Amino acid sequence: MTVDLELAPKTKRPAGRPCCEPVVYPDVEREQAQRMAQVAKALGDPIRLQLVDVLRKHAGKVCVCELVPLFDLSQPTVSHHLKKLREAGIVGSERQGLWAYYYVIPDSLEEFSAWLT
Amino acid sequence: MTVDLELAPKTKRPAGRPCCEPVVYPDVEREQAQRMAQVAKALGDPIRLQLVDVLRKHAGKVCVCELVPLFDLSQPTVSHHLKKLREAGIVGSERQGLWAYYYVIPDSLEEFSAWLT
DNA sequence: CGGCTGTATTGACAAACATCGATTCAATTG
DNA sequence: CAATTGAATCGATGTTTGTCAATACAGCCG
Repeated sequence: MTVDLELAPKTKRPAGRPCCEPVVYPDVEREQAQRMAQVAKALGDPIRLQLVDVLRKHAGKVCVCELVPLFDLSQPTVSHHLKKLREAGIVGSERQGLWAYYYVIPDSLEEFSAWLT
Repeated sequence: MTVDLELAPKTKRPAGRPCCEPVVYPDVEREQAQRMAQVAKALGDPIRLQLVDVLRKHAGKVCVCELVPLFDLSQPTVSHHLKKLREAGIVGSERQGLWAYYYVIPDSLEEFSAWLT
């Protein structure tokens, strides 16, 4: 449960009278919204959503070389999307020699998922 | 459950040998990803996420005149965000005289929410 | 009708984004 | 060491986005 915002009554008011006094929006809610919006934004591209989908279907880590041929995109572009997901805290990566392996960070989606439900 | 993508084994391969053969990505999954990414994109802005949050906390419809003062934004900008949410199918609107009332469309978030869980 | 009022649209603009080709970088192999 | 290879970064380009001021639009009231 978050802070409950009491809004003015939704009854019809006569025109000429101001609609409602300004309401201060709590900052707590705003910070949470920024965190969740960052996650949502990262998922707001079909490619990235599919990347997360594939990574989630595999319990372990997945090599970038397996991800690239799944899409009709250049390798740098896929790398770019993975970076975006990393910056949003949704995935992590690990290098092993020449290969890079990506995985979903377990609880990264939890706050957003809980809010959405 | 969606189509299961069998990826190549994640074992180390000797360099000089190709990493993995190209895999065709099923179109069904792609269309679902596009739908869900559209929803995620619409929620990928703190203002819009807060708008949806406020609308969801109110079972009924909420007047735009009550939404505008919640944010430090001009009225046209709030109107723009509401339009984006409408285009994503997340909210609906209804006019009553001078006032416009917005509400969350009940099942619009369900597919995305289910995938995320 | 004429003026006011809540909302939506338009136009403009800077910032962010998706994409690619070319390049760089690091590690492995011969 | 030299060549190769998988991944990341860079530079460029065209598109989308968030925002506001100004304007348009539609309904209400005197």
